[in-house]
Amino acid sequence: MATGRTHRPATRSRGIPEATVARLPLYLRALTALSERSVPTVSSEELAAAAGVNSAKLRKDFSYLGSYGTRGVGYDVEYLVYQISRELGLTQDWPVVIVGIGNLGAALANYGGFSARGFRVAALIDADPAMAGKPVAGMSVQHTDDLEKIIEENGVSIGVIATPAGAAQQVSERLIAAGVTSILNFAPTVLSVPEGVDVRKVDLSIELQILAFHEQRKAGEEAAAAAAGGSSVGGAAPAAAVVPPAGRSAAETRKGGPEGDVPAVMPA
Amino acid sequence: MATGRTHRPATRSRGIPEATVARLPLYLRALTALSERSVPTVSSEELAAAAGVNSAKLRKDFSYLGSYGTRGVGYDVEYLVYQISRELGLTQDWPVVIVGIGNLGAALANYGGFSARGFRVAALIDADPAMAGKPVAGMSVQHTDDLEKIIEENGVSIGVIATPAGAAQQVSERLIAAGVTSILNFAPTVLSVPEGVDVRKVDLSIELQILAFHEQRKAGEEAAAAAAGGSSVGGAAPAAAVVPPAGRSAAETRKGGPEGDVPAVMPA
DNA sequence: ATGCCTTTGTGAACGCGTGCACAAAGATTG
DNA sequence: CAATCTTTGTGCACGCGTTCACAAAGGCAT
Repeated sequence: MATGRTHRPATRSRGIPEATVARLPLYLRALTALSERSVPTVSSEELAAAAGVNSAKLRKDFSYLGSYGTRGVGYDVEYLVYQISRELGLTQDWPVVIVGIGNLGAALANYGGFSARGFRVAALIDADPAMAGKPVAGMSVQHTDDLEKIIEENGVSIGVIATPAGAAQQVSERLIAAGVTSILNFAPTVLSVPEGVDVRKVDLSIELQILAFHEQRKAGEEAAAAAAGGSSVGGAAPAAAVVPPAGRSAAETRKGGPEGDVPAVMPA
Repeated sequence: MATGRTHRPATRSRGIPEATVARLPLYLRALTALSERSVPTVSSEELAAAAGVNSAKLRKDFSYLGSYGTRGVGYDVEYLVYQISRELGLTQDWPVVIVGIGNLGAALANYGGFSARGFRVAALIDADPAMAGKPVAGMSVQHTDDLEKIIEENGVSIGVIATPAGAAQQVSERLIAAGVTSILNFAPTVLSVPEGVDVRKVDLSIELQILAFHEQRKAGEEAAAAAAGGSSVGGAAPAAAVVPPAGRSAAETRKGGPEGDVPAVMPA
């Protein structure tokens, strides 16, 4: 999953826990699939299975929205789709801008799921003058100079940043100054934003590193279990050889490399 | 952030909490930046600011790895870079395969941050015969038929799925059967995998929906505050008009659309 | 060598999220 | 109309994660 929100840590919005909000899109997707198959009702058990969560958790989540179920029957699919859509604010149109039209930015621009969810790509913006005017995903890329104008004229409140890390903070500041209050950040940097602005971060590199950690642990446990049948279950004796603690300079290895300077994908 | 892990819910690995593991890459990035600037030591306060977290949290996180700091001074940057890299398993080479070379898959293949972190793209795989042999990011795309062979020959244990949702489950099963034990899933589906396999999910659509929720709440509060100076602070009276509860069919609106059938980006 | 000052490492309290288990509610059947 | 059966909604307990606050530890200046 894309990771972590910044700001508004414990501020339960209208009493709906953040963890629940994060699951609503999951339920919505499962419900939409059911709706397409014209299934009239679902039990919490079925829906929970489809969404990959615990049924008790699902019921508790729905209880925050109100009591939309019928005991002995389940939930009305259509009604629930509407209620969750409304709760998530998907019944209205959300114009978004994508800043940084590199590999990733272009890929995002082509994302079909945008319009299906009430999100409309209002503009594609890039700092490279050579990109300006170029067609991407059926739109013409615009230059960063016009960023403020674009935001204001389209009433954009959600911005997507897919620029290199070095540009992200500045871009976010311009977006926010122009009126944007929610940012989806693909650049591998920590954005510092004023209170009241929501930032969500998506970072491929971090996800892979987390997987690598678990992978290493699994390999270590396996090796330990295979070697000694004993009781030493800890993370001792990893399978692969590790570089000695002092015989290596991180600066040497990484200096000047692509280190953290690009988002999850190389921009142009 | 990319969202949520599946499986191994409470299984603290070697005593390191999952939440801590998720932050280690963040620290590592900040430390690497310091290393490049040849900064010898950092205090928890400084590093925490750079990583965007609480300093107490950072110290506690590091305490799980052992005591690598010096009281009164701080942490040795180089040493800490090494320790975290080792803990995350980045001192070894991790071959990965990317399955589904559409817009997103291609963008991922071009991601420079892979190699910088010890991840090596071993192969690009697509089900479309027309894609086979085509060069993407300097590699030749291979056909799904050879998936098992590729996995085994390269000793791949981490797979990235960037296929349409419909293909994701089947792809994951083939990957797992061939030996993959960690999956990064960009397809908007819940993967069901056997125990011992780690799955992390990245879903652009979900991130945007979460932002929309907060955006709507902010707009509602603002409107409520502006209208009545009273005490009705709840989510009453959202700014935009909402469609009436019964006068709308979700199936009608979404039927046959790009609904959840593609990952965060349209594959070819 | 001694005292001061900085910063770590952690004990303890608190709050959120999760999951169990069950009573209440409603449908359904005879 | 009554009995039964299904499924919701939730009270409760538990565990993880976060944060505060402070004692211990080490460097540094005198």
